[in-house]
Amino acid sequence: MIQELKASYGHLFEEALLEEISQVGTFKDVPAGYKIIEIGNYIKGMPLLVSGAIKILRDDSDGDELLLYYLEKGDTCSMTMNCCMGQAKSQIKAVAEMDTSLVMVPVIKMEEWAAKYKSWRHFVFESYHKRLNELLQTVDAIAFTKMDERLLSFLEEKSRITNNLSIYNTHQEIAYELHSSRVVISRLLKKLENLGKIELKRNHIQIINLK
Amino acid sequence: MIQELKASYGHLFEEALLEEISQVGTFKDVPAGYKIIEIGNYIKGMPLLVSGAIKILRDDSDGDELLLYYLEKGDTCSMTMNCCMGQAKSQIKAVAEMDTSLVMVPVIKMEEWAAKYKSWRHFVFESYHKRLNELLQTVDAIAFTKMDERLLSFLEEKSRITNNLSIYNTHQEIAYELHSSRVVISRLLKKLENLGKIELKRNHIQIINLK
DNA sequence: TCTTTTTTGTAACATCGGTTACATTTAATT
DNA sequence: AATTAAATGTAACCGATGTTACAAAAAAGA
Repeated sequence: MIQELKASYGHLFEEALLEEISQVGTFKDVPAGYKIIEIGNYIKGMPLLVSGAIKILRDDSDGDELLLYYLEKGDTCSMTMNCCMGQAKSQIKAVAEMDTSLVMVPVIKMEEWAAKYKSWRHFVFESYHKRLNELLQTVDAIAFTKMDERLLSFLEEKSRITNNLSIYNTHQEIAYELHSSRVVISRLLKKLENLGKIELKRNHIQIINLK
Repeated sequence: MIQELKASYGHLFEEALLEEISQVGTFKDVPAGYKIIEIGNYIKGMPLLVSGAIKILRDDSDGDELLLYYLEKGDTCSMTMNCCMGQAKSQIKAVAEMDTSLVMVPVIKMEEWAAKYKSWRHFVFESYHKRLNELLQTVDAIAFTKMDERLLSFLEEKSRITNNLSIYNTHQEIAYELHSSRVVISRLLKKLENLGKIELKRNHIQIINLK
């Protein structure tokens, strides 16, 4: 485990901290689609992503859903840190976007290390920083841009995260993540196809040229 | 200054920290409407609110605007902390909602105190926590609710923050903060008046009963 | 008082996105 | 191969919100 940790976090943490993490952390592999956290869950550990990607979603009470952002290698979940500290319930849902490996660290360590390791403090602050900015971008997207632009960004980001020009999603799934309806997404995708930006197959969108 | 600090932060910080703050911090009074931070500003200090309220807004490149949340007594600006740490530019605009007093703390201290004072760590984490949740609520508002509901919430919150059942804003100003148009806001306000929830005057909305 | 500016009211219309309905295509299952 | 289920395509329609235009009211200024 110490090797995987070093590959992802070696440049961030000093030796002693890496050592501590490998002693108290538990390694975990989760398959694509695995629901890691649901809204309302109490959270016992803090996840450090080693490989793969996790999508963070907001749900409302009516079952509506909205993709907030992705976590990748070297990221952690600031929302989880929140919940940990305040013993509060999770405000978000986390789902593995692909097969993902992570190290779970007990909550207590988070506070302890903040006093002890400068690199840990930086990591935690940096995480909050990134997450706040990603949330701001999400706000921008839904407040200031139209669905066609949002769809384009979605395809770009998804392709980047999975490192694949083929996107394996149904229109319905995309509609959920963008908090829209299947018909609207099909309509806009068809427009993109007519513009030569993508090709539509069943369960599969082939990216040609998004620019 | 130490007295004002204690009134707002005495229950949060230990004596030694309060002492340090009062030594390195600078007290500042700003009038209602004062623009404290603009997007793109580099930030040199961290504000601790002593009294009054500050509204935090997101601007996009086309001059569109959106109210994110308010800061009150005992709050600090997590966004600012971000910028401080990363030497990055501000992503948000901060405007005094009313006459406001705050203590500005040099950036360097933030990191120093995080190692030294447990109460400071808690305060910083707690701030991030609150801000993340408020941003989530903003996301909920714009993603899941309609303008009439948002307007109602806006009036409620504004009234709460200012502790006043009279709201002194033009329809145009409200439209900016909700990222809508004046005509739409006038329309919806008129509906609320017809429902007996408010009374409309010039430059002034009188809250009767929002429930 | 007269004029100008600011704010508000309102109608008419456009547009985006959501809904309903149904056909068609493709894949999975028997 | 025949049947069923899932995914996609498309038309028609609706509602919320934004836009344009103009009038009326209120305040500010000359």
